[in-house]
Amino acid sequence: MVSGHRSIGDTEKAVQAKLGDTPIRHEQMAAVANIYRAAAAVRQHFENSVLRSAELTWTSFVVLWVVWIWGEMETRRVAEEAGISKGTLTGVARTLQARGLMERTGHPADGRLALLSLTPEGERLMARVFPEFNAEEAFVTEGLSNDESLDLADLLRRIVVQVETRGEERRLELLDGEDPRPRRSGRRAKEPRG
Amino acid sequence: MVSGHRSIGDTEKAVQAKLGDTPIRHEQMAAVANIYRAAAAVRQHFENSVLRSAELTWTSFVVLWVVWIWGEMETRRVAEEAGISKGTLTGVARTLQARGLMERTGHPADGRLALLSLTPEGERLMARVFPEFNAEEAFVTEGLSNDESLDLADLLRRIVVQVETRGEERRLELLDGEDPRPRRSGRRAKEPRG
DNA sequence: CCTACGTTGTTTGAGGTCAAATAAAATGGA
DNA sequence: TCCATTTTATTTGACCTCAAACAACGTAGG
Repeated sequence: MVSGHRSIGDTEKAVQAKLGDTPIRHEQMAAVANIYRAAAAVRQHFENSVLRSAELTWTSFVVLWVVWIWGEMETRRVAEEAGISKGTLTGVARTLQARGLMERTGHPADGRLALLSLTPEGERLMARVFPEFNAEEAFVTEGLSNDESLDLADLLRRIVVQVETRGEERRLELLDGEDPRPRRSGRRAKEPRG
Repeated sequence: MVSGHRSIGDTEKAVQAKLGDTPIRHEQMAAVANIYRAAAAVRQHFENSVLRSAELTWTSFVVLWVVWIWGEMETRRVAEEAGISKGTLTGVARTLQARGLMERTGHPADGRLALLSLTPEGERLMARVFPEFNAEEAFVTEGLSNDESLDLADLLRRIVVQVETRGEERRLELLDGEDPRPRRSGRRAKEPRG
């Protein structure tokens, strides 16, 4: 396929044509656009190489990885570390259990909590797959020096910190007192009888 | 919420504990991990601020954006520019049409092609939403200087180029002659009668 | 013509995605 | 002991996701 993307220059010109007078923050636009494009490209490469041979999706791999590294863990923390919602984790954990890679046990002291851990088969899989995964991490960043990879990680981390520390505040500010629109999708309230 | 993530240092230690002797490329691991984390954080912020008020998902916004900037376009090119598969585009375009934001016409000369364009309502929506979107791009990169944003865009672009130019070759190499496993999900062949 | 073959958009199926609603359990007062 | 509140995981519903199969159309060679 090798990229049919428009060049950044072309895009900039087209945006200016569309928005003539309105001022645009170009550097920031380029940064955000490329974060998403890179994440998608990388994810796709992994899903079609290492992960395909292990029959894992990116998300199921991440969940497995978190539990593999940290050991038995409460589900809320797994979701947090994996960067997915707890609702998503419920489903992902279910498919991993069905494949015999993960186990779910109730918390002995607190009945609300659930604990996840890997089965021996899950452990074996991760011991095999993780080195291959890391080799692909090296592949996709092949064009960067070690220092550049660290710079990249640092710049991205600063964005994550910004969103996580100031994001909520910002979102409230933008609403300016108004009620947030409900999400288009999602569960509806049980309509009151009467 | 403000991040319950483990520090990178903690993670590194846990990984070493798990893989003692196996050598790991740490810088590359950090870079890839942060690309994905940043992409997810940014996407979520956008979906819960600008996009929520316009009732758009990230993907539907990107599709709208592409057609807005470039004008009437063949669907294959829209999918390409938006970075989604043509199958996904079919669905997204359908919901955008249903909302009256987009139109679909057949190609006058080639019956296989379909063209997408914005309705006047779609145009109005984008003219309103895009400046707000760009303001959030500025917000999430607030911790970076203009030059750092450009550096970031450049580093990410080099990863995209690497994956797009060498990815396929690499995936074939990894298979080493073997047939790729079919994806776990996806359409099954109609089973032959007999 | 016709018949491969190539190219395009759509369908399919398994699965991931979120926020909000909900259920189940714990906690802390009165 | 209740009962309201808080905290947790699950369910729900609309949507996105991909690759592979497929159908519809175009094209080039006989």
